[in-house]
Amino acid sequence: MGQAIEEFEKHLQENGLKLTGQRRLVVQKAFSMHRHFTADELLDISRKADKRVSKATVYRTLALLTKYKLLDEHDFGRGSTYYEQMVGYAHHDHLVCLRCGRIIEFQNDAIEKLQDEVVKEHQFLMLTHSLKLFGLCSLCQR
Amino acid sequence: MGQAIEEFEKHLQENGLKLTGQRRLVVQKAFSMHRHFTADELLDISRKADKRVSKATVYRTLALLTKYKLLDEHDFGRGSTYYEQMVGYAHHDHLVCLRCGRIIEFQNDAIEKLQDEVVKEHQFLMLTHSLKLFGLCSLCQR
DNA sequence: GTAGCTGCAAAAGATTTGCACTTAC
DNA sequence: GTAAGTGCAAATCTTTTGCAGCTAC
Repeated sequence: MGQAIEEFEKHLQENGLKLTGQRRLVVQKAFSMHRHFTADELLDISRKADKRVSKATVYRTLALLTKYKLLDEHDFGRGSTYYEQMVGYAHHDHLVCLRCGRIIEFQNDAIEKLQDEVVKEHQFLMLTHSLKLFGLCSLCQR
Repeated sequence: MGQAIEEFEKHLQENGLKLTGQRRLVVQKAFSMHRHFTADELLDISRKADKRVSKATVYRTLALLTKYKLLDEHDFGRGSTYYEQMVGYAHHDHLVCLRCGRIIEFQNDAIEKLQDEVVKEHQFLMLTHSLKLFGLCSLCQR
């Protein structure tokens, strides 16, 4: 987590931006989450530590973290955007249970390779990608 | 397109629902679109043919069409949901150009097979899936 | 005849923004 | 000192909903 703040600070400096108390707090909280959180959840947790954090700052900080690729954004079809820390984590994709909401992560290099081929065939330059498999987890199938 | 309306009607009947003039019009317009449209675009086009179509009906009809799997929903990261007709079209995935918005479709059976394996490993029952590769199309790379 | 539909306008949610004040560098 | 950041409340935008009147079956 210390690493995440350091990286964040490095990006801020490179861009002539400032590390304020609010940003430090929001980033700390974001990187202490157990994966997959919404802006609103991050706001709640941040405000528990310090009431002087506004919704606007949380959204603005999330936008920076995403831009710097320290966080990944996901749409799991639930209305709000979910965030997930990427510092020290390798890229992975998700299985999403439509009943209980459970999210299972997986990595599959063969799929990634095939994606690279698809992209090459279309002379496309891939910057990000998203693969989600929606359905029912083992428990929710009864 | 006639086929789509027939299928829609079949689903409506099975569920004790009615085929109203508005629904018929909205469905006709939806299936005459050249892929990938938003609710708002469909509303505009429908209203050009008949002013007596409301936004609410468009949204409600899109929800039915999606439920019956006659349309697919996509989030291309642009704020609104995009829809695409599935009647007579095989499943496919998308390359999305972040600069010009171009959307390129592709099919890759090897990837689909690998997805099935992932799902099986996790004893997951897959109902839908979504694979999107975001980046720059050949033209937008300069 | 009646359950289901419709338009309308209001509500709901998530996210963004304008602005006057504050602060990191 | 000053450019950047902040909180707040209002604004935006998409999508949903309550309701009184309408209509397909």
